[in-house]
This record gives sequence, structure tokens and C-alpha cells, in this order.
Amino acid sequence: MDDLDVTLLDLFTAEPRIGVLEASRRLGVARGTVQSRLDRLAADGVVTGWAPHLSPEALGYPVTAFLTLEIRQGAGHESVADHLAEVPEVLEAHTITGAGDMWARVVARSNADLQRVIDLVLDDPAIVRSSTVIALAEQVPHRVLPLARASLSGAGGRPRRPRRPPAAPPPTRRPAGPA
Amino acid sequence: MDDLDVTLLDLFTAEPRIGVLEASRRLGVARGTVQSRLDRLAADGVVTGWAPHLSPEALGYPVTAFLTLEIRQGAGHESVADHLAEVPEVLEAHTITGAGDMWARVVARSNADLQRVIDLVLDDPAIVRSSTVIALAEQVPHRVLPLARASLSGAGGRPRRPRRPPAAPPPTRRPAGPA
DNA sequence: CGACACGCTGTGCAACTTGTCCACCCAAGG
DNA sequence: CCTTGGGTGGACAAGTTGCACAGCGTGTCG
Repeated sequence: MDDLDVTLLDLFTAEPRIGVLEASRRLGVARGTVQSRLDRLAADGVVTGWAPHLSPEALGYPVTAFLTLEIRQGAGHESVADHLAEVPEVLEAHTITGAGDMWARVVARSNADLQRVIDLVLDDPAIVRSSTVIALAEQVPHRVLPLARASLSGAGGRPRRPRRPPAAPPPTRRPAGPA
Repeated sequence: MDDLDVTLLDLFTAEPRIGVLEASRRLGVARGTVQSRLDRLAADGVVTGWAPHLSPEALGYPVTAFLTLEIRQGAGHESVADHLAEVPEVLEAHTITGAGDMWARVVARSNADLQRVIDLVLDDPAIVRSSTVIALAEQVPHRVLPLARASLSGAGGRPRRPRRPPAAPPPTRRPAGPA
């Protein structure tokens, strides 16, 4: 990760469909450079995919709510997670700190429909209790890019390749040199 | 939204880089069809973008936490939201039901570093109190696709064009036979 | 019933982009 | 000094896109 990487991510986040060639033109670098950077970002796991972003709202699910689930002592999280995964309205779920708790993001067609979704979610004997909060407005839309920028300047900007090993033992490199 | 749309989204979610032509081949439809479907999905707002997905973990922020913030009565959410937006470690923030509350997803470089992030977030006089839970494991990774499928069968699958009135008259199929 | 509009199909073309390879140059490290 | 790694600029074939065309079947409407 260096400055060029972040600029690249910036550009592709703003205009994902431009393609490698166009990106290289805009950034004033060679096409091969953009290509190799992109490959490396993917290989490093920084870019996890290029899947389309879908809007639950546009799909008819404008209501978002956060559920906190209390899991019965002794019950595995796994089974609850499996149960949650089967409910399409559950967009995301985590285990969290606390007494066997889980957290889930769900969506619904309306406030009334939310009841149906909650009932679906709670239909698991391992769930002891739950609390629901409804999301009213998305004040900060989901984003990661600022973090990428911060990861540079912020914490010293680890070079993409750990190319500065303090004590590199001379590995008798290639006793039989090429040609 | 019909079955083809969902299949299309499915395909592009699994392999985003295949392109329109390859997708049309796999689905056994004409290229123009895929193209127009994709255009419409974007126009309808179902597909909100094709930006790369970034991994906070790979960027060096493996710790995720959820903050619940209590906002001082009378203080606008807006100013708090602006404040949160300036902290790169805040990936997302919503206003939620409850007494002037907000909810934020933050990441940090480590549990120790989380303290720094929390301090950053709480550096706003409008925030009265806060509670933090740390996300331990992502039991259900973020997804929307199952919802798209559910939006079809689940609630009657609103046809893209209201083209199916109950009384379909017998269409006198092909009065003038071919050849 | 007939006319019409719409969407999907299959085809063709020119222009562009991608994937890949090359030689060359430069800076850093041993 | 040599070696290594990364960036540049150029080239190539192959693939893809954007756009246009006509035909056809179905649902809508007069």
C-alpha cells in the first residue's frame, strides 16, 4: 500500500467501470503499473471483490433494524448462526462481547413487516432474549476508503513489500549464477 | 426484478469480472438482454455500484467494534454525524430509535488501539455517554443476494412491468401459420 | 378482432480494451 | 560492482463493448 494504491482505489471507487487503461491515463502511469497494482491489491486481500452493491431499499426493504440476541448458556453460536443465515432478511450477524450475545442486521418491508422478520429470527430455542433498535437514518454511509488513506499516513504507511529486513543473513545466493 | 435479474446478480456476485458477453453465454440469453437488464437494475437503484470491496482487516484493522452513542438532548445529530464522518475508523453510522441515540461501526488496529479510536469518536461535547461492544466473529458475512431472491417468491415478486392482469384472453396463437 | 408497443433474439461491424510479452531504465541493497 | 524489483513504453493477438438492424411473440388497448 502506497499513495498510488490509494489513489487507484479512490478512482475505482468513484468510477468502477472505467477499466485499467482509462485509469492509467487518468493517473498518468503506465497501464502495466495499474494492472500489477490491482493484481497485488487483490492478492493481498485488500480488494476482496468487485461484486455489485445491492440496495435493500430498492429491493423493497426500506426498514433496517439491529437485533441484539442473548444466547442461552451452553448453546453453541454455530447453530444460531446457521439459523440466521437461513433468513434472507438477515444481512449480517456477528458474535459480540457480552454474555453469549450476538448481533444481527436485518431489513424488512415495513415496520409492520419487521415483526414477521423478528419472529423468524427468534424462532430458535437457543435464543433467550432479544432487543431491537430501528435504524432511522444512515448518517455515515458504509465506507472503507478513508481508512485506506489513514492506513498510510496514520501509522507510518507500511511499505507494500517488507523490503527492509534489519538483519538479512547472506543466503549464499545462487552459488551457480545464471549464465 | 424477475428470475433472470436475480440469476444475473447471482452470477455477477460470484464472478464480477466476467463481462456482459460471457454472462449472456452462461445464462443462455442474448447479449443485449443482459445489457439492458443490467442497465435497468442500475437505473432502478437495485445495483448501486461496482466499487471494489475493501477489507479493513487487510488494511491492518482487524478489530471491529460497535459503539452506541447517547446524544445530549437538544444537540443535533448532524453535528455528531459530521464529527463521526471525519474519523476514518468509523465505517458506518446510523441514528437509531431510543433517546437521541446513534450507532457506529468502528475498526481499530488492535484492542489497545480501539481505545484511541473510541477517544477520537467521543471527542464531541454532544455525546453524553457511550457503550462499546467488540465484534468477535463474523457469523453471517454481509450479503444482500438472498434478499433479492426472497423479494421475488417471498412477497409476490413485483414484476418489473405490471404486465400480468388476471384475465389473460386466449391469444389465438398464430392465426396465420408459418409457411 | 386488429393495431400497437415492448422486450428478447440473432446478427454484423468498427472501435476499443485486455492479457501478455519484450527491452530498457532507475533506485536500493548486498 | 552486480543483482533485484519496480516502472515505462511499445507491440501483438484476442476478446469485448457499443450500436444498429430486422424478426417474432406476447400483453395492452382501441
